Amino acid sequence: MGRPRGQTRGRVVAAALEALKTRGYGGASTRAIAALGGFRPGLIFYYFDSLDDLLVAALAESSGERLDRYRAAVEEARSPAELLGVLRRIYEDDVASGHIRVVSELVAASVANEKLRGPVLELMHPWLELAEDGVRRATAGTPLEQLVPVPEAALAGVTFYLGANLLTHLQGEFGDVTALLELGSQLAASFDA
Amino acid sequence: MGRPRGQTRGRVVAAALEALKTRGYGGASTRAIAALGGFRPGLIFYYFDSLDDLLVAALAESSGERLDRYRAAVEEARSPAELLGVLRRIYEDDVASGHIRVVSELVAASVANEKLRGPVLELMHPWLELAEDGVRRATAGTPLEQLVPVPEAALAGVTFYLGANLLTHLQGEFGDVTALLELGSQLAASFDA
Amino acid sequence: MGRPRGQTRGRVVAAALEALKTRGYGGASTRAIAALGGFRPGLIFYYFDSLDDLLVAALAESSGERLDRYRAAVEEARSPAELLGVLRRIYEDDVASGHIRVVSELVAASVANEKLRGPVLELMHPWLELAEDGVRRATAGTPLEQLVPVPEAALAGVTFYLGANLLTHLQGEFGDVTALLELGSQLAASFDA
Amino acid sequence: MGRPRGQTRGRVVAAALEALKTRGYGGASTRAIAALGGFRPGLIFYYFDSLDDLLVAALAESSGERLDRYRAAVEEARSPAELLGVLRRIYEDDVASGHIRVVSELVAASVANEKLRGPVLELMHPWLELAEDGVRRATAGTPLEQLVPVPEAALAGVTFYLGANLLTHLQGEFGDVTALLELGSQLAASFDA
DNA sequence: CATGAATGAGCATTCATTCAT
DNA sequence: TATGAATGAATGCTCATTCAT
Repeated sequence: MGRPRGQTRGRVVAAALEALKTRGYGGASTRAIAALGGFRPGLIFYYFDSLDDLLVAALAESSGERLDRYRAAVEEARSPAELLGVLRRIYEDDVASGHIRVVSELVAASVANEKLRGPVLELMHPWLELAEDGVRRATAGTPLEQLVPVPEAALAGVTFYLGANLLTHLQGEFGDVTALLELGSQLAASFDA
Repeated sequence: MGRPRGQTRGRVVAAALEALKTRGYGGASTRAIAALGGFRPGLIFYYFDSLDDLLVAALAESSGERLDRYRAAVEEARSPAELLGVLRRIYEDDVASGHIRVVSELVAASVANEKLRGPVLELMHPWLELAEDGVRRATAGTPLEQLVPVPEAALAGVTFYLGANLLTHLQGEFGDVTALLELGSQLAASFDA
Repeated sequence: MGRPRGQTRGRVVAAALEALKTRGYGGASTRAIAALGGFRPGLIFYYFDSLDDLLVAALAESSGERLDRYRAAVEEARSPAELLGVLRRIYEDDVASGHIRVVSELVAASVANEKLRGPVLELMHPWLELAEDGVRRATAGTPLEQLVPVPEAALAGVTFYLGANLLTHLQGEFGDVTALLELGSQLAASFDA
Repeated sequence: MGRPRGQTRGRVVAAALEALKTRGYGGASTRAIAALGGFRPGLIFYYFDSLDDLLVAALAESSGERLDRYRAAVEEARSPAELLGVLRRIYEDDVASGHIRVVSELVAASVANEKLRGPVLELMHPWLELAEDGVRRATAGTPLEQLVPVPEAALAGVTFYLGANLLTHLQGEFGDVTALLELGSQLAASFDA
């Protein structure tokens, strides 16, 4: 309808992201997304071959934007304590923005949905690399450099982050993941000394 | 029809467990469960008010049985290294038996499905207690006793375990969670000394 | 709802047959069939795995019933002229009952729809056998017995019948297939003499 | 944009023909045609009022071109045997070029689709005339001239041809239509003598 | 002349659930 | 206790068509 080129595609992705955040993977149906975005379900298939394709595109966008933002922060971490501090801020950001749910939902969904598995896995790659970079910087020049193998430590961090994502939604009495990260940060600081 | 009381209910729960293990939450439909168990979908609603109720019951059974089995192992852990070793064996067991998928799937599903949230949360409680017990025993009489607060350490363990559950299904290049736990165990042992 | 066993399945097949007759393959949608039969579309999938399965079942029923009826007639044909007469009566019957459209539609549809191809082909088999039987009887003890190879003549008959089926629906100025068969019958009679 | 007049329309028709040949009537959707032709679906509606209009135009083109080509051949047939030989070559040509499918598909589709009926019927007219011409020439000056009424014989030929078109796609064990025509040709030759 | 965007109606299929028997 | 039948709502997706540009 004469709307600027490519802008509508963005509206579709945005609506999908919104649906993922507020209704989860199971609730991100074509009709729900369309209702949120103010267009008809058919439009989704004008831009994407399948609903899953759109959902992955939404995760990719969310992921890419955050990755850029967080990389700068990670590059400044000079000790394990600082790195854990960064991780805590990332986590808080993700909770506040709702992006954490997008990740949780799609990672969880890709367990059951084979078609999602590949793309979701691929989107996790840069995060693992960022984690490795963070570990490398944080341990550089410290005795930990010899003790802790970088890839494993990074994987441990990502694993923990994924678990935290899930717990965040269940919450209840399971206290605060933030508190956990804060504690870790303090512990690390005391080890430094 | 003269079948011993409660035996059929057990068959239904067993079929649901099997469906969760092999097809995930999304694939555990009434039809799928009924087909696996050799009965008609309607039977499910004779014993349970809803499909989710049955699924939670299946998780409960799986959870309870494993809890009993693992408690004995945890009670023998006398150091962080030993505790991590126990955690590794638990993890390996759960992967082999498929129970890990049941947990992953239902925890993930309960993110989106509010009705699942309460019951699933409740089923995690005893695990957290077990984790706390483990931490308490493993740090008793060591300098860690002062440094590490029990509830937080236990929560960290459970969080990590949940993340590991998810990663297990995505795997791909994301290495081996087992190797991660093994490494942790070795690190802890070197700290002991 | 307590309706006698198997009766409802029959209602579904009957509705599908009716839809095929009055709306053709393209119009025999689940909704159209359900509306004709007075049930909900979902019921179709209680009895059949797919819509095509139902449609093939409908053709099979229609085909089987007519086959039985026509076999007796064919067995009495003692000359080519009589055989063509039988063919004419079969054709008239099929046009009147609407079965001719069911055949045309599904044969035509199976050109484009691979899944239909196998089953439809299989349903044509007994017809070819019936045709061969007819040719054998009609030429037995006549000079034609040496001239006309049975399988080819039978195939020619079936081929012609399929073409006639199509033309019947287009009709228009293309005269009457019945007249054609009548003419053939007379020609054959004059050859006899 | 400076493209010669009418050339694009030709591209659209050609793409439709291609779609009919390779995907059949059911697969000749606007999207499929547009993809084959390298243009957007909307373009179809610049040149044609509806998809069916385009499809009929494609059949008309295919039909007209072949009609011209075949007329010369028919005019040389001087006996029933020769006429059947010509029919066999026509059939082989149509199978090889894929035109046979275009005819089959649209004739079959016009059974269900009323809007197609008229135009498709009209396109069959010249073929019937050609058939009548062939019969007239082939029987001229032979005893058959008295026995066989031209219009009926021509209609029989067209009817058989349509049936053969359908069978060609189902094939399977249903032998070779070509062999059938060959046999007819030989039989006719023996009658000549 | 041709496009990109958008629609609205339709499609087959799956689902949890109900209920008379 | 267990079944077979049936429902109603939802699902992802495809379609021909329209139209401003």
